[in-house]
Amino acid sequence: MEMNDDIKERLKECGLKNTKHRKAILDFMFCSRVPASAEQVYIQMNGQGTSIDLSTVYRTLETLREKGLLIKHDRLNDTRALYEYNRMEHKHYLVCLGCNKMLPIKDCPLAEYERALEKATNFVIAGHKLDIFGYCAECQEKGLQE
Amino acid sequence: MEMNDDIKERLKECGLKNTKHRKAILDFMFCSRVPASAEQVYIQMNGQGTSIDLSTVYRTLETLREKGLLIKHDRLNDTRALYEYNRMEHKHYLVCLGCNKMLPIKDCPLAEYERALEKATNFVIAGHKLDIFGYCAECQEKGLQE
DNA sequence: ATTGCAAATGCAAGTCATTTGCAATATACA
DNA sequence: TGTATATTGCAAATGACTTGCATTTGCAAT
Repeated sequence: MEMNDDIKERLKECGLKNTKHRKAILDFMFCSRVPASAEQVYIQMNGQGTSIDLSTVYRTLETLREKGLLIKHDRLNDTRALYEYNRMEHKHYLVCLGCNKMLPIKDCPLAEYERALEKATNFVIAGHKLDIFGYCAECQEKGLQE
Repeated sequence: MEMNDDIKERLKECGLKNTKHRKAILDFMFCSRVPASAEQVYIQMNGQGTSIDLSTVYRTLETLREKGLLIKHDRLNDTRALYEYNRMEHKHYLVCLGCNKMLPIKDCPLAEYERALEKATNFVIAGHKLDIFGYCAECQEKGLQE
């Protein structure tokens, strides 16, 4: 498969051994359109026949993050971190306060604002982090928005 | 003291008993110009002669947050949460990556953007968190922006 | 001032996500 | 194929916080 070869190649580039666990996790992360927790990855792996220990999942996610293949989100609300395949895109997230689901948002309303801010403050701006919180449609139905 | 009476009044308004622990913690938070962790509060209390258990610190901070007297920051980098006296201001921070200085920014460029986002996503938006990173004038001079 | 009782506290034990030590195993490359 | 080294599973540890429960305290009604 093309994607698998690509994944394999990316591991090699990073100086990582191509193990079935790593390949399976990176594959899954690549295909997942929303960030996933270590436990979700663990359940997915064991569900799809790739037997793996939870600690290995944690170690693998961290290794892949170190190499820049994944992005780690330390959640502000929930207690557990989420990981996501790094597609090298600048984006923000709409975070549901009910179920902690993260919805990536592609467009960014801040580019012009940053330029104005640079002039006003003498900072050289290197980047920003924006999370928007709210309640998704399902949680609104469940009455979770209190 | 005026401030103490004010603090006492605020506790009463919230239906909270005026205990020496709560008063001491709220006092400290009011005076502190930077957010503090539970452990920092614990050390401060016991250092100033207000003997208190760590679990009580946690419970107190959470109670005060529930009542809106404090703001909780789940820091992105550190593992522990920080609390800060709620002065009822919406603000963002320009954070210097060289010296960690935080410059508060009063204006917020996101109100209109949020309204558009609500329509586009069916989320009910409750708030947002924006930090902008860069290098301040002094750190630029020091060549710290790598 | 005294009392009654819910709220607040201390202490110890419990959670829960994540990390780590170590022995067993798998991989890359000679 | 052999072997040095990276990776894994398992169990135990960590660290920030939370909770159960018996005791104490604040405060409102006597």
